[in-house]
Amino acid sequence: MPELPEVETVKRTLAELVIDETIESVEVGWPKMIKHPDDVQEFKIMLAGQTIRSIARRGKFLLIYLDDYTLVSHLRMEGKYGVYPCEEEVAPHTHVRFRFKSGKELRYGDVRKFGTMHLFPIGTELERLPLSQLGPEPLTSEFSKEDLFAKLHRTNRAVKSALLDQTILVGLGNIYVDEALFQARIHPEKPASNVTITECERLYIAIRGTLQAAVDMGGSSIKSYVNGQGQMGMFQQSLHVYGRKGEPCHDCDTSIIRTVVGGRGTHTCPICQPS
DNA sequence: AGGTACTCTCGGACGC
DNA sequence: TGCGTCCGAGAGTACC
Repeated sequence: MPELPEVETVKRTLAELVIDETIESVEVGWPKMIKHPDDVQEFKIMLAGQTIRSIARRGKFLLIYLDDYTLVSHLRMEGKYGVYPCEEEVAPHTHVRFRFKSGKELRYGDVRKFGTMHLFPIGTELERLPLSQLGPEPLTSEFSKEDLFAKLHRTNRAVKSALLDQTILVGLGNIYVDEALFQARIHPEKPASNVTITECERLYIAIRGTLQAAVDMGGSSIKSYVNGQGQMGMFQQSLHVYGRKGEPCHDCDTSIIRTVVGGRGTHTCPICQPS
């Protein structure tokens, strides 16, 4: 389940493999995942002859910068990239193949077919959906506890639901939101408007600390996540609540419980995070 | 008008 | 064996 740390890891590992590669042709096995342009033929024509210049990340989106276009890619649940020799056997669930002039190719695989790709003229991508409405990057100075508090204060939704809203801040998904709320000792169902300044300061530190620690460990390998070089992350060993239903809390030994908040599976310690 | 909730996408995993 | 249900990020839509 790629969240910010996993996408950041994919960005770093993939950059080493594809920068300066020139695309000869593109094969798309599942046209529905190409959301822009509307016509997949146009997508292929635009990409032919383009050289990959750099790779960036915005929230959970991977941005692949070419000469004239930016490819905006979201891996959703199980999307993964890999670079292979063109002649190597193609794994099942491979939906897009970017063939390079070098004889290698970048492959995108996605069992659930939930991932998306948008291709925009370079420089226009931040003004267009899906990037135009995104909130601040939590690991940069554009993210402040004052801004977080102000945004939480004006909504009555459960704080967990608010933190998953990518217009409030980017990068948190179901794993890291549960971890951050545990570290901040806040119950996920608490109305966001009731989060105090003190709690918000703890939350701000917890969000940044959790995400940075996960980035440093190459992300969490839950289900099938691997980075752009096929390696697994290590942060799943450091998780305190996510996926630990029935296991003892690392702080107080109480069993971690699983509930549903805003339709999402939610992991909490009933003692450390009282409602 | 703007905030919020619901719907849709998809296929593997799981339970009966 | 087979069928139904669940999961989940973000866009689109409906509703108050």
